[in-house]
Amino acid sequence: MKAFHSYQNPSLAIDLVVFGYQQRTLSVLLLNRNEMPFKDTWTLPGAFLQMDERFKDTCSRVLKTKLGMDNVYLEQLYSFDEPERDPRGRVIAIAHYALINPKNFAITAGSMANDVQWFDIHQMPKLGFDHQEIFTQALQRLRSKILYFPVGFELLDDLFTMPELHELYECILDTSIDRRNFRRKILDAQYIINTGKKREGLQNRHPDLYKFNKKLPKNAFQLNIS
Amino acid sequence: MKAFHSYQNPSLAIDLVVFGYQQRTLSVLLLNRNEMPFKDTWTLPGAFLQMDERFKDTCSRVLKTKLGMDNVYLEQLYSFDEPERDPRGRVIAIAHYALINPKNFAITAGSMANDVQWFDIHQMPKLGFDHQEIFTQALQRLRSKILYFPVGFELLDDLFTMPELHELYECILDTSIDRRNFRRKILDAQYIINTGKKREGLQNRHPDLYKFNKKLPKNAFQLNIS
DNA sequence: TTAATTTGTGTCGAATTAACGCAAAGAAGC
DNA sequence: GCTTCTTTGCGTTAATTCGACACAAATTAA
Repeated sequence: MKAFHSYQNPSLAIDLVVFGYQQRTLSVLLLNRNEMPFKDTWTLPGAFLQMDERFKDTCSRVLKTKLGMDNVYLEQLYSFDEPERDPRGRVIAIAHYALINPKNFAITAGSMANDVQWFDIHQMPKLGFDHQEIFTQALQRLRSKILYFPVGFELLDDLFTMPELHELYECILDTSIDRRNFRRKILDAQYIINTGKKREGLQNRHPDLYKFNKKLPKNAFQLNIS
Repeated sequence: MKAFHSYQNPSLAIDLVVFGYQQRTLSVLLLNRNEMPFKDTWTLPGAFLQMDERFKDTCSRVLKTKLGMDNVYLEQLYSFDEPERDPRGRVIAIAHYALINPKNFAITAGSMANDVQWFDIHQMPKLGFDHQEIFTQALQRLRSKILYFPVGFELLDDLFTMPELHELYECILDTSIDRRNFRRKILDAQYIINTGKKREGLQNRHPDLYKFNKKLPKNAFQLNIS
């Protein structure tokens, strides 16, 4: 077979859009490159695919070695093939996005080198390569997916309150959602389960603590949030 | 950069799920391989990505040279990375799906070699490689996409009747849809335009001929077909 | 105790949907 | 030409869902 020996294949890279959420802010993790090309420019984290790796292996390697994160929600996004997207040569990028929970967010936010940084998605710097486009697609995907699949929970702790979940959805969708209708729809969709516990805290009335419903029914999707 | 010189990259293949529609039947185009591996087994058409090609270039090349088709609707589907998916070595597949109109369908159906064949999606043979999985994902994508984007028209002639469109949707979604509610929703969504012409033919009442609305409004999506 | 804030639950009119009726247009048979 | 049958276009209505609120319970601070 020609493809295996007679010519060089394009390089295969994995690029990662890592989302985190805290304090009513949706953030992305960016790296400041310390080598050419795009030296001193912010980019998405990534790595070249090794011969024996699956995509998710490469993702985990990047998340673990560069960012110290474990057990992260991953989803393949899209593959980018523009021949000039990398000035070093032909590189195909298989983009993925990751949703990391507050535990990992806190670890990294505290211990990160100054060439790694969380950015509010509304205040991002110019990105190198075609990473602005990749990011935009990832955000779109997250926004549409959250409307028909309970994916937001990956950004919250195991236990969370209804107002916390409500704020997360408002933040991701960048819109205001009626608190009471949101509650009704999320409960109807059976995305979450009331644990009976309450969040004891600094606030006023103590809200119920919910957890994600891991065995959700085949019906009852499509939130249709107003 | 290590990735460019010091080791072999995985090969990159494009695999194509080619959908066609005629006579109330949704079909897929399959190739019977005449070499190892999977000799004499039906597979999806495909090719290796050349260094100077974009994904869609490779798709067009396959469609043109192997199947004699032009001007085909193409969409990237997903990338498949299972290391053992090809017994010859590491091959990453960037799967796409294609929707071809009846003109191309007729041409190919008439002039095809006996190693190329249309199969009703309900009566497909066992496929080689991981192509069964790729096909399944393509069908899922088509079924969900048709609910929020007017993509079915790629499978019909430029002019078509309401009953024809209705049958197409029933066939793709593999369900029965109320004729009158379907009409209302498709018209509300402004997917199509009544040309004023009628289909003169063998039937009873002559149905109106519609065409696809190429400048459809930003609002008015999401069909929500019952 | 009172006031202020937050959270849980319920209500109601408006909008949307699903199910179905019916008449107009054409073809076929007599 | 008339009737019958099939297909297509258009309309109606009851049931459901949705969006916009009201209100009470729980908690803290004054």
